[in-house]
Amino acid sequence: MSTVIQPPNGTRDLYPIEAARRRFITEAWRRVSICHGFEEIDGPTFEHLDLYTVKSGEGIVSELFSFRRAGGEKDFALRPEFTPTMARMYAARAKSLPSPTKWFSCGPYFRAERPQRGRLREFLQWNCDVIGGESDQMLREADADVVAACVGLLAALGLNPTTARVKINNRQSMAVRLRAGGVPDARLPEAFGLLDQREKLDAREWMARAQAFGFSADLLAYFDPGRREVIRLDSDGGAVSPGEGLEPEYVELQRSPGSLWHALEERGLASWCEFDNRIVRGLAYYTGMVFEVIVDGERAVAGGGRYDNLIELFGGPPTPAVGFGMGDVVLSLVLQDKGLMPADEELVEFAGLRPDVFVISNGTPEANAMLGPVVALLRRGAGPFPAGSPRPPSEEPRPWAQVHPTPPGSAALHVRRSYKATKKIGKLLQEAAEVRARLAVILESPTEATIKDMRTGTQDQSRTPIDRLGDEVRRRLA
RNA sequence: GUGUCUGUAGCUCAGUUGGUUAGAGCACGAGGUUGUGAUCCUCGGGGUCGCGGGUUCGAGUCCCGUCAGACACCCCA
Repeated sequence: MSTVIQPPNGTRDLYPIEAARRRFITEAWRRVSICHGFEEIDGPTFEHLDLYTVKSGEGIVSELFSFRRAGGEKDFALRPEFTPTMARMYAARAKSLPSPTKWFSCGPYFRAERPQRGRLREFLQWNCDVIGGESDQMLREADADVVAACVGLLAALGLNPTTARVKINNRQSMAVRLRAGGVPDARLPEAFGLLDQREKLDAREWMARAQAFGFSADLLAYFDPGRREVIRLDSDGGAVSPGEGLEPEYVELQRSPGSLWHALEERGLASWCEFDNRIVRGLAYYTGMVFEVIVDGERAVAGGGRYDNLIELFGGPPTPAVGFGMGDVVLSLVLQDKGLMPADEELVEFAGLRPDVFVISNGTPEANAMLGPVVALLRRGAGPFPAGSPRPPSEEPRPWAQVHPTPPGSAALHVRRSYKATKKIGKLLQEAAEVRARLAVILESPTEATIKDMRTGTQDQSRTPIDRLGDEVRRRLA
């Protein structure tokens, strides 16, 4: 009796085309972050449970998958985020790392929450962080650099300043305002938590809570849920002089050299970005700039900010840092919403899944016998050595060294054959077309084959000797 | 942890006031044309109607429970 075991709630089975969609996203992440000067790192997918409770308290435990080995005494947890691991890794080598250090990672994360649209229990997340920096000027540059990487990804996938908005705020500026309104430093985190609730609660209820918290009349007026304060950075709205109304957020956003706004503008990001006083972010550890990428109809696509105390918290030297995370779940939904996810055929092309050659026998026993050997020959590679005489491994112990800058194994061809019982050439060519093979090779005899270019539909009039097949195939693919 | 909705073939779905052996399209597989990607034709594999109980002469259909999924709360690193 067999039992069907379903995948756990909130996980995904990825069949080939779905795996290709995922690669489309992860490769964009890698390409963009490398172009922006970040280096890829990764860490364990599970950590000591303490790593997470240190930062977030015991309350976090119910939100993550934790376990203890049978008979063991230590508690572990599947990583729900990368920041603690990253901070741990940075702290371990802080003294020998450059300042600033720019790291990125893309990997799976796990959270034990009820899944819903845009939120699963296992997902991928792209993290970019800039750790360190000596001057205020460098920190503003770092802030702008992470926003730039984030926007670079959005642009690379076809989003634009109309479909995706980067909403930026600053906790420091908010703190200035809160203090001026009588909120003591010790209660600032609580106040940020309250402000983060503003969009979720009914306006009246939120006002009641804000009053209960002790907000002054000024604060209540400024943070009134009905009052949006949004300033596009590419408009003149932000050009308020510091003397006027003394809005600390505006000071931060001045065009003056050294301001975040200036740094964003220098990077050509002004059209994507806007100041929005509603952006707070739920996390307690943000200390400066915070930002989110918003696409209408979905949850935040990405979010991050400056966290200058966190490296210290994980045992490193006091080090400023800024970063963001972007999950694959919401991003995928957004790409689908906007029609930006490539069609299946394009994905096959993109992911390199398109076969170079589809080998067909003409059905005679002699040709059938050649099918396996020819497939194997082409898979070993059609060059740079003469086809039909692949070099023995001993002659080239480092095969990748000769073909730089192409990656290892690139000389080999992607070759397929049919496993169907039919001998009909038409059916077999149909299969070749279905898998989007570039070329079809029809074996005619033990020594000859006909090449058909499936992309153009043209077929050779003359036959190609099998000992030249590799070269001929390679020539046509070039 | 709470609530709402949905479960019929691999997929998308029909299935009459409860009535004989539960259907279609697509997909998949085999075949038809003297060896060329389309269209077409024939055949085939497949379902304990999510699972369990109840009402009934009779349940895919009605009732209860349960499981799974989706969505929304809580939370959001």
